[in-house]
Amino acid sequence: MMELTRKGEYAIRGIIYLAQQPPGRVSLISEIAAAAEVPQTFLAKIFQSFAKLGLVTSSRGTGGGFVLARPASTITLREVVEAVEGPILPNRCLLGSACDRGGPCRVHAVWKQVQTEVVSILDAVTIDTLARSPDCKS
Amino acid sequence: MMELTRKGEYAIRGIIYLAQQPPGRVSLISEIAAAAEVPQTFLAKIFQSFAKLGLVTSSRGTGGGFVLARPASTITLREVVEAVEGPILPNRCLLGSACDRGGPCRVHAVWKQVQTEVVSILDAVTIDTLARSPDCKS
DNA sequence: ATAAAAGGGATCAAATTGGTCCTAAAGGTG
DNA sequence: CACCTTTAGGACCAATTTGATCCCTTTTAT
Repeated sequence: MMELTRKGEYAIRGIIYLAQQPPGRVSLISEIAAAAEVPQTFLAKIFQSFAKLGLVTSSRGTGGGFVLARPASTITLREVVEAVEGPILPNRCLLGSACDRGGPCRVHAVWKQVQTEVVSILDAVTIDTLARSPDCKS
Repeated sequence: MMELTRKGEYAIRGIIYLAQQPPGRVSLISEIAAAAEVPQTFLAKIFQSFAKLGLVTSSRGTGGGFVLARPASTITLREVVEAVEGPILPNRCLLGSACDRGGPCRVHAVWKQVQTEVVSILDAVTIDTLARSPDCKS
């Protein structure tokens, strides 16, 4: 339950790669895809979402590619995940103000708490932190 | 992201209904389904899972049906959700001890933290609590 | 025996996931 | 301008998961 999809996984790998490049360095989607070992066309879609949300800046044509739009230390894991997976939402009932049945509404507060906790954990992690952390060996 | 499925929602509604019955009272799946407003055949599958895991006791034939196998105060929301949705697992990489790539591994600790937090929240809520809480009006 | 119930397998449609492909648009370069 | 490079965006598609339904079997009380 609550599993991150490939899309989310790819998104994280891709943006971490960008964050590891020298500041201002433009990366091609083909380069990022190869480095992150992600299907290129799929990653292209993911980076389109990033660009729309202003996480990265894209430029076309020769010399074009992607750069982080903001310092990696100001981009949180939550932003990246939500960019491609949508909002952290443990239950649909968190959308409307009221639940339409008596039943699930009892659990409303619990889901709200889960949502708040997860958001807070993911917001506390920046892409910069992830990019600088060492590879896992164990 | 991280959404509970219908199955999980139905599971919660169904077992809350059981918990609201007088202790020892046997409920038919048809009765539970009607009360919880859940498709009966679907709910039957859900309660099969409950029975296998020992959350409820089932008996067949005339007078048969379902009863909670343990006091509602000892059944946690986590157990119910995991019974039908599988373990709380924000990322596949939490299964193996090591991640097979360098990339996602950096995030490993974060997902572990999410898992721990969510499990702890859901474990703190019992079906008894949910069954006794008032309907939501707002 | 028979009726009443859950158990369990097979099946199925719809939605979501995980992609691919193609054309268009934008930006450099000779 | 013509041409190449690179992202943008839409259409499309296969595999998987979700959300069920159906049917037959097994168990149990009467």
